[in-house]
Amino acid sequence: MITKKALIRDGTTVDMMVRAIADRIVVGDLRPGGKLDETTLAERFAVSRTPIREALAQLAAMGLVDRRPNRGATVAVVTQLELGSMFESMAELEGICARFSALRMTSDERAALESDHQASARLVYLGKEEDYEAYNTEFHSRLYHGAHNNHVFELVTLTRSRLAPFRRAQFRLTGRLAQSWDEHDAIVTAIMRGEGNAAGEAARAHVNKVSNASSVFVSGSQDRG
Amino acid sequence: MITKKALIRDGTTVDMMVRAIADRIVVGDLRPGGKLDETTLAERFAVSRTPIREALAQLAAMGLVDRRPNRGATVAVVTQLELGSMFESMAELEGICARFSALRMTSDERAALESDHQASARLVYLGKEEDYEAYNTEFHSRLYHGAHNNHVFELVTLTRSRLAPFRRAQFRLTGRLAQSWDEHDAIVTAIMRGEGNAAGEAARAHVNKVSNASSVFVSGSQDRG
DNA sequence: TGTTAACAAAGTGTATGCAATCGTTATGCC
DNA sequence: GGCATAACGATTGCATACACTTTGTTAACA
Repeated sequence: MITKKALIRDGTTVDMMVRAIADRIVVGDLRPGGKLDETTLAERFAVSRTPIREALAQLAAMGLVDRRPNRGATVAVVTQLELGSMFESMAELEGICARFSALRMTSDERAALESDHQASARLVYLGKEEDYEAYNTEFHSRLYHGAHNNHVFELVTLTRSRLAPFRRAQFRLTGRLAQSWDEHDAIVTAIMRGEGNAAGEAARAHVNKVSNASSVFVSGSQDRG
Repeated sequence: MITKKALIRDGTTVDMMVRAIADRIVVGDLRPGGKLDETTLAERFAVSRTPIREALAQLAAMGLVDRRPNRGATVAVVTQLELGSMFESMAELEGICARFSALRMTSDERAALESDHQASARLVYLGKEEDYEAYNTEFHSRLYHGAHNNHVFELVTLTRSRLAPFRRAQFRLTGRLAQSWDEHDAIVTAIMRGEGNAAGEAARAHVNKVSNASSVFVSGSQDRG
């Protein structure tokens, strides 16, 4: 039996279970609609049902699992419709962040945003998809912080985490890398000029394109459990 | 000792505890920063600690309480800054809902929105603050549904619940009732005309005014625990 | 033969007990 | 006298045991 602390050293058992189960869901090890039996999970991770239950509650709050009273937990089934609504929300939220960023970013934040953006052009030129994806994550993160609104930051982070399972391999599409950079460029330019509405509009358009690119990977709509 | 099922007949014990504790927080019975001792709460509601713990976890997810590992739960302390960010978020989210509503509401939804809005004019004329507040809640709820975007609905509902403790008595301010109706009227008009941007702008302005009206009631900024 | 009711099995919800962690206080040493 | 360390108390975290709800199957009656 592996000691619990050895798996991932940090935090409480519940947190470990949250990450462990979330990972298995995101990786695809646990399929949408699949039952999450508390006893089985408890045995699987060598803990009692109590932390499993709390973990499932947290995951339900995150939207990764569905829980119905006395009827157990299942891996959340995301219909095409819901996925669309999440991407749409994401576009709106990013638009807000970009608009606020244009109006509120400190000069340090602006400088960092632009220099990193310019540097990323090289990644596009070299076709380094992995590295660009890492940069892309940071670019968007900068927008979320730059908005200087803690609550919007929470909302956008929550939404992004829910969409995570559907964002894989979005840059594998031909030409998406260069397109993405151009869209980023429009956002950065507007922000540097302090043009809030233009920045917001550019960000919204950008995310909507990502939405279109990602929806290709959704295996097809499924009915709710 | 009151039997548990008698309090509110529905659902699981955890749900009851969530509502019970949330109520006490919203009402002000439990003050921001105050400790939420599991044992005490368990005795207070005549249940064991287990459902209390799950309830606190849910409330933490809602943002109503803060939880730190091994250090217990406290009623969330909301700084003036955070409160501002939440109101700002609310304005943006309502703006999104109004814009989408203008573009997507069914004819039934539009008809219901307008007829109820017109009917509410009488409440303003008679100065029925209580009734108008109830109508106001439904008006906004119509916007959230009318957006036809499930995820946005979740986000706006979450934000609204977090703001609930700070929205009390917002209509007690002189003239706020009539002002509110006029602002609603601008929103409704834009929605009926299908003018998305105008509706969004009107909704944002409306919520921002509510924000200004409510912030008067905040007792003053407090440091985090 | 079809429908319904009752029983059984499985799994969730709740209670209680024990272990571990954190904060506090007191004591000893510098 | 002050600071550091150790021990104690209180509270949270986890495990186990029990109760209730739900569901599927079987049997009996219409």
